Amino acid sequence: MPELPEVETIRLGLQNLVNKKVSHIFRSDKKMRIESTENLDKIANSTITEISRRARYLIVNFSNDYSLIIHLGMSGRITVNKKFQQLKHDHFACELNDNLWLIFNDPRRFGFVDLVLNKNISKHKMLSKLGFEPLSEEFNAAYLTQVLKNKKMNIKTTMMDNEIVVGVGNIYINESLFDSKISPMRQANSLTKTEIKNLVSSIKKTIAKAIELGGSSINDYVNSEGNLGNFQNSFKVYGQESEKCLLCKNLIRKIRQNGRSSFYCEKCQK
DNA sequence: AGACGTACCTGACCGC
DNA sequence: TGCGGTCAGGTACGTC
Repeated sequence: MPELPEVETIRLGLQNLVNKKVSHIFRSDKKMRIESTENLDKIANSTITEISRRARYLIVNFSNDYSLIIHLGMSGRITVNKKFQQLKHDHFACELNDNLWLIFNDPRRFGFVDLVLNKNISKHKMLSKLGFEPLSEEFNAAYLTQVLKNKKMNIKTTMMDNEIVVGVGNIYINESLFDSKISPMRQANSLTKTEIKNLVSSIKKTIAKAIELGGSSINDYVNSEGNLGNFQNSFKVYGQESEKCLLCKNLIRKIRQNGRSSFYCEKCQK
C-alpha cells in the first residue's frame, strides 16, 4: 500500500505520541512477514523518545535502548484510537498514556513489527542495504548517471530498486516518468544526461507534492487519524488506462513490466 | 553479477 | 449467489 509519501504522512501524524509511556501490548497470533527479534513485551513501561522514518520503515525509539521497526507492506495501516477492540487483521497494538492506542492493522500481512536493540538498527537486514532518500541532496543527476551506466534493465523497474533510491514505488515512478517524458520501457543506460536530470527532478517533485497532499488513498490507505490522502486526485497516468493524456489527448496505455503494471502515454513519453 | 520469476496473504472486483 | 480468475501500494529469495 504505502510508498514513501504515505509513510511520511503517518510519521508526521504520530509525532504527538513522543514522550508517551507504553503500558499494555497486544500481538495477534498470526504470522507477519518476519518475526520480531526481541520480545515485544520489552517496551512495556518505557517511553517513546522519537519517531522517525528511513525509506518505508517507521522507526520508533524507546527510552530503554530498544527500537521498533514497522513496515506496512502492501496493505498495512497504523491508527491511533481512544480504545482498542481487536478488529480482524489487527496484529499489533500498544496502549499509551491518556488511553491512546497505537494500532497496526494489515490484512495481507506483508508488513511487520520488529523490536531490536538501538545499536543493531543500522545492521538490520532490511535497512543495511538501502539507497539514498529521494529528497536528499545525495540523490542527484551525477549519482544517478553513475548508477545507470551499466544497467540494461528498463528504467521503470530500475528506479524501483531500493538499493538505488528508496521509497519510489509503482505509483510514483509511473507519475515521475510521465512528468519527465521518458518511456518506462527505455533501457536504463540509454538515458541522456538531460533525461537523467529531468527524471531526478521529477521524482523529487512528485514525492514532495504527494507528501504535501498527505499521500495517495487507493482503496484503503488512511493516515494515522483515519483520514484519506489527496494525491490520488492528481494521478496523471497511474490507474488512468484508456483515459486521455492530459497533454496530447492520446489514450494512456497499460502494460506489464516485471510483474507490475505500468501506465504511460506513448506519444509524450519517448 | 544481473535479470527475472515466484512467494508471502487477503480481499475486491469481474465475467460467467 | 457463487465460483474461479486476476489484480493490488512491497520486498526477499531462488534460479538461471
